[in-house]
Amino acid sequence: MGALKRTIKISTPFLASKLDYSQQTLSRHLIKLEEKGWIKRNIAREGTYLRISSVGEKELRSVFHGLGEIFEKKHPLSVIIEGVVFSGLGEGSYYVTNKGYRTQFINKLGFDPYPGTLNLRIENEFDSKTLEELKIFPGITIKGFKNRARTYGSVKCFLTLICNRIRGAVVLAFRTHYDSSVIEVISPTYLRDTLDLKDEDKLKLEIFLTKK
Amino acid sequence: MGALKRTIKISTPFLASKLDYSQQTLSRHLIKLEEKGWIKRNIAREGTYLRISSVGEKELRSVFHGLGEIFEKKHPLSVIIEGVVFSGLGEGSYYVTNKGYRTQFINKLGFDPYPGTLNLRIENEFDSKTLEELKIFPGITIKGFKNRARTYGSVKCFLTLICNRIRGAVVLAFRTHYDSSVIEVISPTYLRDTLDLKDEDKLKLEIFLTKK
DNA sequence: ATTACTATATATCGAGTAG
DNA sequence: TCTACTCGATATATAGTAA
Repeated sequence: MGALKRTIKISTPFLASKLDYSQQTLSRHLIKLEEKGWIKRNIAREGTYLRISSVGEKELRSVFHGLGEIFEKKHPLSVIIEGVVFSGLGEGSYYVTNKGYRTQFINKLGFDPYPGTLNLRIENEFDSKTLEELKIFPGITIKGFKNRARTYGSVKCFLTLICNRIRGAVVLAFRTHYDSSVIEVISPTYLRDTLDLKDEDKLKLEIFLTKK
Repeated sequence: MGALKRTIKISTPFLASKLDYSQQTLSRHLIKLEEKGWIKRNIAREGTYLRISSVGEKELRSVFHGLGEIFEKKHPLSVIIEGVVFSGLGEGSYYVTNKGYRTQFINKLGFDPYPGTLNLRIENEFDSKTLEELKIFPGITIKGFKNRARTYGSVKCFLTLICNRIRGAVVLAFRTHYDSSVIEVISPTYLRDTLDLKDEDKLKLEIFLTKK
């Protein structure tokens, strides 16, 4: 009603009728909005003057902005993938502890990974479809390199919340001899201990698509 | 979480933890959203699949659009002005019944006015300030004309809700010998009867700034 | 006329728990 | 595990009314 730009003169019965509330309820709401500092009121003899405060405007704009983000965003902030723990051949630790990769993990992921990876097998159609979609995103690139002995390929990582609790990352993928339905997880801690995991346990990953 | 664009796999404990609700409350909310048709769910053995429906998206977008309107709009949809009834010289009926004005009232305001105007005097500073701001807006122009006898000036109207109940319009202003703190109100009915008005009664006008 | 209190009705919450 | 029921606690609503 213009109260965002200027002070308006308004009564509780009138505003209540517009919003289909009782006068009492509306009065209570205005009191709470005033307590929160979202509106400013001046109750005078000739009527009540009201204006939405700058704090209130900020609050409204943040709702607006939040919704706008959702509509304009082409992809979600994170995806959920569930997998089943299995034992690999122990190659993971060979790669993770390699100095060429390790320094990049520390710099780009923000943690020094436990020397080993946790292997997850994707078992159902929905999750493997999600995994295929995940592979499209850029993620965090760990650059390849070579030393005298051999060449090490580039890998792509995504920061990940493991089992709703532990920070880590998924790595796609050191070993190409695994088919595309396998995820490798790294973390500062030894996940099999921290989360008390055994082979065939189900594990939930919340994989973040953006860098932050 | 992407449920606007694709089906996601999500559990009530997980979503509850994200939104800081209990699992039970979240479950109830999802049931209600489903009943409203705002989300579509598929509760399977391996998990719950959820997507926001097109109806739900429309609902979200309407909140977004509504807020956007408020921020982008340079002026409110309506202003409230209170005035005090007083008796004029009876000239109002002379103008309102004039064929040159009357046909335009019918065409542009959508009603055939009662042959007479109700005079309102603006008594306090806030309302006269609002009236001055009102005069800046284009409103609905009733074009002037001339016949053999004399010239009739253009006037500006705004559709108005009188006393929260009766549709009508304010007219600015037939007679320039009233100072700027007077409003004339027209309506299909005789307002002094319909609203049981006497001189010195206070009257509230909700004046719409846009044509619709 | 207002605004807003008190009292009571209604709605919503989460703990416990069944399926 | 999951979803969602019952139920007692808490929060929010309106009626009546004072200022």
